[in-house]
Amino acid sequence: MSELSVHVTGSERQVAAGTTAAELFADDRSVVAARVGGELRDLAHVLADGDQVEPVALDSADGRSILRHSTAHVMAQAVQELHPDAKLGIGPPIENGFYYDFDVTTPFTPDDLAAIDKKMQQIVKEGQSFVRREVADDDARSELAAEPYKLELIGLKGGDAAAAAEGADAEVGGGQLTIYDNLRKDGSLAWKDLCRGPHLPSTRHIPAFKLTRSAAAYWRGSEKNPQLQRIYGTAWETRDALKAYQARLAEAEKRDHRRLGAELDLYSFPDELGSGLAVFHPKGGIIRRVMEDYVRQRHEEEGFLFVATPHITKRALFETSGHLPYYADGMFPPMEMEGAEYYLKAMNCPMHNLIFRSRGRSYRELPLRLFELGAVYRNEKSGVVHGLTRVRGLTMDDSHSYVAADQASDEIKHLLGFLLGLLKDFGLDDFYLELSTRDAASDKFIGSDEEWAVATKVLEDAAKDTGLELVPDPGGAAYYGPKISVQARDAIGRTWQMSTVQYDFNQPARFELEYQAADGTRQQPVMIHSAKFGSIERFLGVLVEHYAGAFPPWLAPVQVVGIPITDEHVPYLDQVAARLGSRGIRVEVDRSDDRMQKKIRNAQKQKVPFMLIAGDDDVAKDAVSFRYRSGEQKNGVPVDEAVEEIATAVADRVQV
RNA sequence: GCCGCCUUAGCUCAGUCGGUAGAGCGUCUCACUCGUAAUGAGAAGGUCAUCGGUUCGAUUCCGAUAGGCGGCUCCA
Repeated sequence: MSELSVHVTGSERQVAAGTTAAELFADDRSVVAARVGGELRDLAHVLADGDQVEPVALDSADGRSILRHSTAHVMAQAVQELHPDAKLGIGPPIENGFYYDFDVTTPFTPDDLAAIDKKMQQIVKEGQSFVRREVADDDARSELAAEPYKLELIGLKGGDAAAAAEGADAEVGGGQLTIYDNLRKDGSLAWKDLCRGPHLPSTRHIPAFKLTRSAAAYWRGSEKNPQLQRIYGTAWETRDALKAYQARLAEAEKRDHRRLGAELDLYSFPDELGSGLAVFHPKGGIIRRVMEDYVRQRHEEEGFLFVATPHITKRALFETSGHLPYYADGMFPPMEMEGAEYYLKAMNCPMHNLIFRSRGRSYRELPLRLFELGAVYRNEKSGVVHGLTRVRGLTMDDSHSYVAADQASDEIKHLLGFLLGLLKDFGLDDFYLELSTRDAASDKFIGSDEEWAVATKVLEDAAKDTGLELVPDPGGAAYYGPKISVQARDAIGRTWQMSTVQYDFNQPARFELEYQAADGTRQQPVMIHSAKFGSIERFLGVLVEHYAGAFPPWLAPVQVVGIPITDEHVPYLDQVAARLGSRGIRVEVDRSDDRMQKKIRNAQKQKVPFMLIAGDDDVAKDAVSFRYRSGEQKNGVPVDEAVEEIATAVADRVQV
């Protein structure tokens, strides 16, 4: 038998011809697939001379992805056994799990999911093997004649399958079609699916999975297409990993800013106001005010001029700006008055343009930076409104820098530095940038190819300058120009779009903005839109989740609670509170008739950063006893020192 | 906007196979004065989301509407 040589994770090995990856890694049970020449392959893959081979362990990113994909197949098999009429959509792995879409006459109920889950357990136990088989297109068509959606995918093959449907790539890939057969122990066919693979060797290699929910999803992601029923599930390399994932979900639920907003008495969403309209209670109002004070001060330091504009305007303004043709659907419908139509503003920029245009401008004034905390209203579709992160009434910390074209690059770099520093002050320090560009094929963007190219290049260079990861977002631009958005990761790894910087050459033209240049000519400025928080509401919501409600002292609505051991110590704590108050500290003394243990519990539940406890011992020494949120305590601290410690923590914006 | 699910006291939730309701927390009152996460007793509090239908009778069954939740689509 001839030998061939393969490179296994760098080192060379001689193996017999016909050796499979499975045989190569037979002594390591954690290996479920192989990467051969950079491509993921089944373990059954037969190696060729000179192959570079690496093992893929179940608990690696690739391994989990394969596990989830295989689990999706098991689910689809279970669904078709229980619901023979179900037609298959697509079933790719996703972050933390997988889904599979089905065309069924009636949506799945929770009972259906339980039954499917049970059937899946049987299939896993049965140990069906996944076997890859190459098929010609025509053969695939006849084999899958009963699966109209699969036939459609075959038709897309070679075209732009990946763009045609998220996940469709997993089914058909680029060239050779393959079908995976699920074979029972006796070799009989249990099920099959058009699939690119790779898969686990057998269903027995699925250690832990759980179906999580069902929901409708549009076929190939377009609302013009029929809705299929999607079942989501999760799968993990061990039962413990599954449990850890479920614990993470529970943790995320505890941090939900909608729940914490009620528990901490920060804000609410009264039905009377309408969907997506929040009211801020006194404690939420304090956080808002601190944020607003901060952002105003920072803009002042950065040379912004403060302006104010009304909430409504006649229709003509948004016709001039170009918003109406593109975004009328996203705006509240107009109100009629005195024969004119008035719109609630959905953005501030057109009004700032009017300020720029209110008199002649000189190049000496540039960059001219206008700033406003502007309330805007957007007609978000009913199904997308979500807590504070997607609302219909919001406040933007909106600024517009009017610059000469050759100043744009510096201004954008400056803005990026400014806003990253701002985010860091709020404790967000894990970011990446997204560069949203236009889709040249779409008619949703205005301006020439050349203008877009220039604007995109300026933004891209500035973004690269930050050294942060830059992710492309084709087609995500505003109609008037490309944008950079900052995506921040919160404490539990979720990402949120926060700040944006947009380059706009269109509105200056539409508003006929101009300034007189040094040579006496009239020139058109470029405007740079930027929002640092984005929306105060969303930013606040994200902060609540990031900190799980335990704000750093400078943001905490109540920074200190004084807790007397008995009622007699209240006057003493009142004095301590007065001293803190004179330093600008937000302090309350708990004079309720609860026992002190209960007061500690209450302050703890309200996530107050500092508890100052005082009894006879403390009074005697002109001291207080600290209790921190961690439960840590520090007794007999002289009042002067305590005041200093608290004031310093607030001033330094540290978390405690 | 689309699909599914949900809506009982301020909050979290029981419950009624159709005969108009209950707990814990919170609130209020009284007693207790206590050293690091829940003192005890008592009281108040609900047209069971809204509107309509079926029924002798609807919080319960049916329909519509509103709001919420989970996805999808969208997000200037």
